[in-house]
Amino acid sequence: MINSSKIETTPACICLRFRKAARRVSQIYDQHLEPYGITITQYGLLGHISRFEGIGVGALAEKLVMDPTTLTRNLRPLERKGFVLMSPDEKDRRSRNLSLTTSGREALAAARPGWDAAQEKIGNVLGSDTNKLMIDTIDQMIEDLRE
Amino acid sequence: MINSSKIETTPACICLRFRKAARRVSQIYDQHLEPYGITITQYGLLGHISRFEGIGVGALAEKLVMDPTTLTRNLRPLERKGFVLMSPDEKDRRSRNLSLTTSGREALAAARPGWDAAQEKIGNVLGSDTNKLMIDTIDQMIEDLRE
DNA sequence: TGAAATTAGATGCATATGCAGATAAATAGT
DNA sequence: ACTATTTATCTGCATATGCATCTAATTTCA
Repeated sequence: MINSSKIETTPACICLRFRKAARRVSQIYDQHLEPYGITITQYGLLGHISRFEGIGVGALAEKLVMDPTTLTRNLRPLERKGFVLMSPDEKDRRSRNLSLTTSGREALAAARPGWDAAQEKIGNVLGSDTNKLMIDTIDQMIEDLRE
Repeated sequence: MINSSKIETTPACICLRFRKAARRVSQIYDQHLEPYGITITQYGLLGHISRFEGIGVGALAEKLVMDPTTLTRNLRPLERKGFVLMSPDEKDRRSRNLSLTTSGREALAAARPGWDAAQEKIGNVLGSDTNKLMIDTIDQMIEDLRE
């Protein structure tokens, strides 16, 4: 008879896999970005704010699949560095419009070679087909988990 | 001519994908585990210590693809709850052997239905083939990135 | 054997993550 | 118009993450 209490669970845990992958890959991006003085979290925020100039905190948090309170705090270091502005919306003074300063745009552009190098390193390991498959699968999964 | 400065980077970033996936999937596991009073991080630690009774902090950190200092801190809540023991190794008194207490084993077993439910939810979204492919691909990637 | 180098783990610091609850502003209902 | 509800963001708390650095114990090797 099979003793189900002995079936090991953690080896099959998809959650721990994603967390491990996020840790390892983040370490590599952070190492490549370190000379430019920003983290991959910060690079991602600058990139998103650049793409969606004037977006509010809540809307950006949703795009990032991140709690709004986490985003609020993650924006602080970028504000202190003078890379990001949070200006109250004229029509809705609860909301804050995010935008890049000139030095924010410069920092994003300057760090690009570091991001490119990290991206290439992971791309080489996964192979371009698998890389694309992973991106598409994750996007689809997140879409399907939307509530 | 193509203006390469306009090519958007963040949409293609595999790192941000893994981080998003880890956030979203962790939220779901944490929600399912919340009634049992532990997080997916803690469930994973209990599961690993159960599998590798007596393992040291450094060796476990390597298995988890986690900085040893992070693991040290992540073990604190489990020590305080009385789920995990860190006993100095007899042969090397720098090293600490990790083991589960009886209540640690009970907590792990009790939380199993929450983990099962979360696992099933993600499995249903991905489909079993894709789920397996993701696990294998991530494991291979982490193996290839070992230095 | 005894000093130098290495190793295991812990601490200080900064950022990352999210829940519960607070505050302020806009909207809905009467 | 006035109250109640909803919405956008922020704060307090606890955990998660990793780098630089520290301490203590082991190992190397001259």
